[in-house]
Amino acid sequence: MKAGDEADGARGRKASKETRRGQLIEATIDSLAKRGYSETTMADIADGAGLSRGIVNFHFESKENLLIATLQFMADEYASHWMGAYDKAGPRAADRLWAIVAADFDRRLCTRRKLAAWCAFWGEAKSRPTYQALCGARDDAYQNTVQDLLAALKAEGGYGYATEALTLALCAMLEGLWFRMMMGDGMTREAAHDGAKDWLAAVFPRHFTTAGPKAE
Amino acid sequence: MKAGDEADGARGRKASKETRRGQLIEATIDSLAKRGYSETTMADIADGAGLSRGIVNFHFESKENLLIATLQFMADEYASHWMGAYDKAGPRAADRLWAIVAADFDRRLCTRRKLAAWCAFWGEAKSRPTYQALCGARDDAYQNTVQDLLAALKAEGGYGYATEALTLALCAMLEGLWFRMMMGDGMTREAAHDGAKDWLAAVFPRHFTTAGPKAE
DNA sequence: ATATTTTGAATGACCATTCAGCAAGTATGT
DNA sequence: ACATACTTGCTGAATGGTCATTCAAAATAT
Repeated sequence: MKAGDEADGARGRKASKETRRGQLIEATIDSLAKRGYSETTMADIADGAGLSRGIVNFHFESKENLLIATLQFMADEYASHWMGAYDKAGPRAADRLWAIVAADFDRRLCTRRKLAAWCAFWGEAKSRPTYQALCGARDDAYQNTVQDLLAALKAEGGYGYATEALTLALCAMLEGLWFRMMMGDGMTREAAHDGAKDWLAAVFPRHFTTAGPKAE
Repeated sequence: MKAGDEADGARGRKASKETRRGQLIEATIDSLAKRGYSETTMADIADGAGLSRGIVNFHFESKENLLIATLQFMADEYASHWMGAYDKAGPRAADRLWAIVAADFDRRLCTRRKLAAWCAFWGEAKSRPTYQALCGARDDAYQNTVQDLLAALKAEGGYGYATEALTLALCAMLEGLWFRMMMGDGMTREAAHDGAKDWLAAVFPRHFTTAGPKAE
C-alpha cells in the first residue's frame, strides 16, 4: 500500500491538515526504511506521498520538524500500544507482564518498515539530543512498569531474585531481541517472542509456562 | 588526544601508507562520534587528522571506502579482543565464558567514541548490505562460542536449561546492555558489566558468584 | 631525475528551502 | 442563481548552500 492512498476522503484538495501530516509521516517512515536516514530526501518523501516538492515545508516548516514529528508519532504509538495491552489484561501481575511482553512483539509494531525506521533514528540519536530524549522516554515508562510487576511476582511466588537485577536482565534482553530483529539476521518476530516467553517460563516457573500464565 | 597525534614518526611526509590510513580511520571514528553518520564530512575527517581536503580520496578512493575500512577496523578489533581474552583464560569453560563476557565490557572497547561510532554504523546497516554483513559477522562467531561454552557448563553442572534458549537469552541481553551504553541513559560500563555478572551468577550458581568463577 | 605523497582551488552534483502564482473552496452581496 | 472578493492548500521552478570528487601543481623522498 502506498502512503498516498487513504481510506477517508484524502484525495484532491479535501484532505484536512491532520490527514496530510499523517500521509507525510507515513511516507517518511517508508523512505527511512527504504533508504536509511542519511539518504532520505524531501523529494523522496513527497514522491512517496504522491504530492509535490514544496509540500513538506508547507505542513512542517522544515525537514527536521517532519523527522521529529515522525519519531514522536512512532514513540506515541509504541507507548499507547503496550499501555493498552496492560489495561486490557486482567488485574493479576502475571497476566499483565505477559501482555506487555507480547505487545513488544506484536505484529503491528514489528513490521519491517517500522523496525527499519526505529533503526534509522537510533543511529542518529547519539548525536542529536532531541532524538535521544524521544527514544529514551520510550523505554523509561516501560521499564518502571516491568519493575513493579516483577516485584509483585516476587512477593507472590517467593522467588529469591533481586528485583532490580531481574528488571535489567529482562529489559536488556527485550531490547537485544529488538536489536536482532532490526538487524534482520534470521531473527523473526516469532522467534524473538519465543525467546522472551522461554525466559519468563524459566525464571518464574510458578507463574508461567512457555504457553502463557498459569491459571491461578 | 587528537587523531593527528601519533606515537611513531607520522609527522610531515614520513608517514607510511598504513600509518596514514590508520590516522584517517581514527579521525573517522572521531567524526562519527561527534557528529553522527549523516553529518560526517570528508572535510571534518581531514581536519580532524590534520591533513588536507584531498587526502582521503588519495588513500581510500572514496568516502564510502573509508567508512567501510573504518567499520572493518572496528569489527576486527572487537573480534581479536574477545578471542584474545578467550585464549588467555584457562582451559575451563567457566573461566572462558567469564573472560569473553568481561571482554565485551572492557575499558578499551567501551569508550564513548567507539560506542557512538558503532551506533552510527548500526543505524545505516539496515539499508546497506555491506555494513550489515560486517556488523552481523561481529556477533555470529561470538554467539557460537557462547553456545559451546554454555553446553559445556550444562554438561558439567547438571543444569536443566535448554542450551539454545540460554544462548539467545544471554547474547540478546549482552547486546541490549551495549545498546543502553550507546544510548547513554545512565548506563555506565561498570553497571552493564555488573548486570551481566549477576546474570551468570544467578543462572549458573555452581560455577559463578558475582565476583567470578568458583575455584573448581 | 623520477616516483610518491600531499595540497587546495575548481567542479559539478545534490538537496533543502523559498516564493510567486495557481486552484479549489467559502463568504458576501446582488 | 450568479458574481466578486477572500482564504487556504498546493505546486514546481529558481535559489543558494553544502559536499564529494578531481586534478594540476607543489613538496618531499629515493
